[in-house]
Amino acid sequence: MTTRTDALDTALRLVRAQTLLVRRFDARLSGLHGVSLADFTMLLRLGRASGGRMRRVDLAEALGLTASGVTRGLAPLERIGLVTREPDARDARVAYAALTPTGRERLREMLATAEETAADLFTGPTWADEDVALLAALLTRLDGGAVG
Amino acid sequence: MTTRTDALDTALRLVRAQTLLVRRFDARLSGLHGVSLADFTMLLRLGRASGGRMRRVDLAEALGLTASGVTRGLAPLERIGLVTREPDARDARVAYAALTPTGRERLREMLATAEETAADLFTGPTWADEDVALLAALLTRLDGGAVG
DNA sequence: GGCATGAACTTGAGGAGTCAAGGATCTCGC
DNA sequence: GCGAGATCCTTGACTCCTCAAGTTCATGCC
Repeated sequence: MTTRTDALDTALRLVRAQTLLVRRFDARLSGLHGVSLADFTMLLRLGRASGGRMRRVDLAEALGLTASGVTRGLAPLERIGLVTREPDARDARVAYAALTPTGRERLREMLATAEETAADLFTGPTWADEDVALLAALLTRLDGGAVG
Repeated sequence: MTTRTDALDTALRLVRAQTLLVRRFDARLSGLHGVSLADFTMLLRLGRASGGRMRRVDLAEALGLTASGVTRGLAPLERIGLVTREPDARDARVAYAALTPTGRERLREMLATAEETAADLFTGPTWADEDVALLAALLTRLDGGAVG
């Protein structure tokens, strides 16, 4: 017998879990690589995109951010040389964000840290492999079917 | 065959789901009651606490925030008269945050909106009641066993 | 009683992301 | 081929929350 109250509690639990999770990732990533989880996620999306580049609008959609959030988040990554700005030959409005060679390399190192952190999160007697997959599946229903 | 990559993807999905979820709650709550989800969550915790009051430190823990985050978040709620500050008779360091009668009343209205929003979130052909309960259970393992 | 340690809270500075507005540029219908 | 409307992106002003430092109070040890 699930009620509206349970739905609300589930939503609030999700918010709390995210807060804690972000803190853990931030601590590790900033300690070892000087980037935040948000930074890393941006780089990861670019790394997974074909050609290592994406339009800012698509990046925003993939990250669940605003276009303006992407502009602001990308700026420091451009400053430190992990990302560059590339124009589109056919449409002068769009500015691609592209990984630099350095960016790609640094991303590889960050990825190892991030995967380790994620693995730690789901470690323990209560977590089975299927549970992680199940959680992912449930969350996918909420986040509008973002690509992996 | 779950891998480190799946764990990371699950974590990132959680972050994205939260972003989207918070936006929905904020839109409804601020439209109808002029508060954010963060505001509402604070009030809700107070409302559920015995006596309608809590030490700021405990509130921080319950919300997954910093003590300083609680100070900052409570300030506007005090200004608009939903919460008051109460001293502790035995320990002059602690300042309770307590719901005012107005706060309690407004909370009741907000709760209806929030529950409705949460119910909408988990509505659709893909969501069964058990799924919501399952998600809640999985999240609880992540958020350090926060109380309901 | 006096002091070291630590807990509860606040505050200044700053990071991250939002919204609303504005500047280019593209596209489509005519 | 031109004007209307949409799309892509940036910017200013603001909110929310963090960290680090500081204040005030409590407690235990000698």
